[in-house]
Amino acid sequence: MIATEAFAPLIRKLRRLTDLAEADCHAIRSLPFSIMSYAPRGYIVREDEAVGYCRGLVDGFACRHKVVADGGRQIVAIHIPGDFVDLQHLYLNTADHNVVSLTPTTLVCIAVAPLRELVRQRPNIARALWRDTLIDASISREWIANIGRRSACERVAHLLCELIARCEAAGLVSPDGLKFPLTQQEIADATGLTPVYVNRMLRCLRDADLIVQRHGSFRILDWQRVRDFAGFNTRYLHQGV
Amino acid sequence: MIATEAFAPLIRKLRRLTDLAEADCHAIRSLPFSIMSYAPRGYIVREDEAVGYCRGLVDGFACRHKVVADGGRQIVAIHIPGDFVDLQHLYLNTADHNVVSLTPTTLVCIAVAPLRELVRQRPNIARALWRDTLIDASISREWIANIGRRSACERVAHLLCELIARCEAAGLVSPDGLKFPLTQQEIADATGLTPVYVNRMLRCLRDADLIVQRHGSFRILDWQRVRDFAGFNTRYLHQGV
DNA sequence: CGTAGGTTTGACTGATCTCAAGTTTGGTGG
DNA sequence: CCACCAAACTTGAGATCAGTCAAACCTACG
Repeated sequence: MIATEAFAPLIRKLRRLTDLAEADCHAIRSLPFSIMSYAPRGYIVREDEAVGYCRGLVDGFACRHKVVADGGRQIVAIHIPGDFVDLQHLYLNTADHNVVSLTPTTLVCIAVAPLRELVRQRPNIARALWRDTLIDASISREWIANIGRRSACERVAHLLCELIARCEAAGLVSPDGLKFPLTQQEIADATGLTPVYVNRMLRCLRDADLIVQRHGSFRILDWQRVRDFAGFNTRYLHQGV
Repeated sequence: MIATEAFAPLIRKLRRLTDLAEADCHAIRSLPFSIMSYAPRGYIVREDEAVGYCRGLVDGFACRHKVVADGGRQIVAIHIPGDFVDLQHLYLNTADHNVVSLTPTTLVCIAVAPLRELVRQRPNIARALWRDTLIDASISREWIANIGRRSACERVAHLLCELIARCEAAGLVSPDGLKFPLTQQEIADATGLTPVYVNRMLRCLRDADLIVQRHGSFRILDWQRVRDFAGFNTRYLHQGV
């Protein structure tokens, strides 16, 4: 895969976050990189591992998760093409959580050293990447509020709202809804619920005519109503510049 | 208040996170700043507000919180002296959550423009601050796992472990335990529980001889046992360099 | 056509919340 | 030093939300 292709989704996202000159984009494309592919449920990073790369998602979906003492799994973030899955390794050298592919994925892998050098040379890129990590953190905070303070049904609806809003911003939503292959188990792991209960909550959202599901794709029927129901507001995604 | 004093806690923390030359510290101390004081429960930042400063906590405790539709409040982070309470405003211009003092607090307030300039001039400072934001994000992820996947009692214990570990690293723990004036209401808001249930969980921790409470100070009797019980591991705090 | 993984449903259990009433604590003014 | 007050803490009883277990049912795919 050539650099233009490999970096395209990342650059597209960064340009949405800040002004990036063509020279900056060129500098990114000139980074040494490698391409990695994973089958679904492949471990991209394991907790406690020393990591000397940062990886960006070119294609497919991935998530970060933590495993607690009793074996329960909590997904702490979900990533779509254009997201970095572990930009934190730019300045943290051991992983504090796992990163796993949800679907077949392709990633660009950049070594930390040249990325640090790039960031030093080009303040605009530093700002773009830093901003990206800050938005990631903002999303984490919203997840804390979602899991801590909303009812099961609202939680599920909020997660779907967020994923659809992010996919839309990234230009990934087809007219017939979001093709997002999340199992109910994964929704449960992301919302702090059990799969059985997620199933009931999805039915409840369907019964209320808030969403439509068909073979792995969700569609929101009336944004305004779903947003109100879930208490969703795009503010925390900081999508504008 | 003079610069040396105002910046001391922040610099102490940053030096724990990375190597910082004396020249770097001096550059920080040369930043234009102002000092702000708040009574307990004073709003330092309000959600949706445009913010052109970053503030660091010199003295006292503060938290960040979000309010959900039904009026419920979720604390998404707790800050101790030496922490920045809103470093995200370096590159995000509107607040996505509130910041509130828990006790009487003193903050250093630095305008974004000179801070960006400093970060551009001094890569070591950029690294230190960036690392700080990354650790903040790591803590948020652990909170997601804590609230999403641990039982009420473990959650409370985990929160106490984290606060004690962080205060210890910052040199704030006196021999007779942590003087940390959190009300049960605040513990509830931070763990996604209700105050009544937090009360019962604290009793349960006391009955199990895991903690001792007296007038607003907590003490952990047997670290090993409490850590095991709460599933607490300092890894996510990235306290080493 | 068989299999595996994912989904759906029902009945039951248990953790956490709610409401409501005390009780303790710390601070303040007389 | 005491009386008082507000805020925080404590406890009990009952309600509810979400979890557990177990079985049946799809659906995609080899």
